[in-house]
Amino acid sequence: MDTASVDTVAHTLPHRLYRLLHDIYVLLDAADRNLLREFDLTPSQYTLLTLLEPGDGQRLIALSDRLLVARSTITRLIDQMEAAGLVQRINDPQDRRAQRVALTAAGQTLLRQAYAAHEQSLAERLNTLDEADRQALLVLLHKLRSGLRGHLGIPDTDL
Amino acid sequence: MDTASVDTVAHTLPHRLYRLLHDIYVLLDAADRNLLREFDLTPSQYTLLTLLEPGDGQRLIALSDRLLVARSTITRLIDQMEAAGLVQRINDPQDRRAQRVALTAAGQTLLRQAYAAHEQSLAERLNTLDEADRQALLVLLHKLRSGLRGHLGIPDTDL
DNA sequence: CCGCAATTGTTGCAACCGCAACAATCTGAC
DNA sequence: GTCAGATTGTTGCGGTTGCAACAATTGCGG
Repeated sequence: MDTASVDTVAHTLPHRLYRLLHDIYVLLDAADRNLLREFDLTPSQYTLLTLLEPGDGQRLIALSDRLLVARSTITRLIDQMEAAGLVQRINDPQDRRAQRVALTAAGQTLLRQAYAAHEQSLAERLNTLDEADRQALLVLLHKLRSGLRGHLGIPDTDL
Repeated sequence: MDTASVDTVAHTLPHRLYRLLHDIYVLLDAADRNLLREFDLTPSQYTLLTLLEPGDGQRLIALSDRLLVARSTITRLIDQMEAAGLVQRINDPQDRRAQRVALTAAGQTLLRQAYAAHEQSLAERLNTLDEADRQALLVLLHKLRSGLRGHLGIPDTDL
């Protein structure tokens, strides 16, 4: 059954890995978008939320560095979520240019709910992999991310 | 060194896999965007190109199904690339609603060049993984993609 | 045949995002 | 202390994409 069709273009191993990673991202994202709609969150907003905490907050620039998106994108995402009451901006006492973003109580609540739903959905979607597979995949992906970050000169935080 | 900081939120294995896949996609995409700019291609256009061939072409809807993007997105991508002379639309003789998209000679040439450059860059970026790692990753990702497609009721083509 | 639902592709619209320009503030060299 | 350059965040702009509405065509049930 593996010999069903012969590609006219024989793809190399790196390209096949690339395409798989691409496809998987798209598949995950499509399902997430659906799931998160129930919580009035886009995947971007959700990803951002999972990086925030109630305490004294994080700088916008730290978030844009972490997610590799433009600073303006973070500004607008925070604008939306602040308007929705999920996060709050706090002026940084040490640096009057900077602002710190923290979860509000409502933000914590919503994140907890969305996270739980996402977690359950994710566990289901990953159920084609058994525990050993998941562990092995975790190790390999971790190695890959570190390498990719190295190539771009990005510090390899574990978060 | 692994005990550097303790997360206030302990993430589960599925979520850590999810975040890794997300990060890796973003890292790959950022570098690709840079690389492909040299060929006047966006990552979307490049991905679409790699699915096309010179022959009698593919239906637009097959492409949108394959990439999980809206039909309108394919329409516009093809518009651009047709204007650039990389692809051509061919009326389907069997179905007057449908159109088929095929690579032009110029499209083939550009794709070959971009593919070679992408391939080399990719091989470099993946060099933190040795051959055994890459093979193992290929198998795991393949399994994962099949599973994800199954969950969404999408036929699991190997392309 | 007829007609109605489904399919294929396009267009308008709104949301999203990266890039460049900008204002406010900080840092460091002198 | 002061000034030039770097840093932080915001805004305007253009390009991209998903969604809904639409026209043209097909195909199926009667």
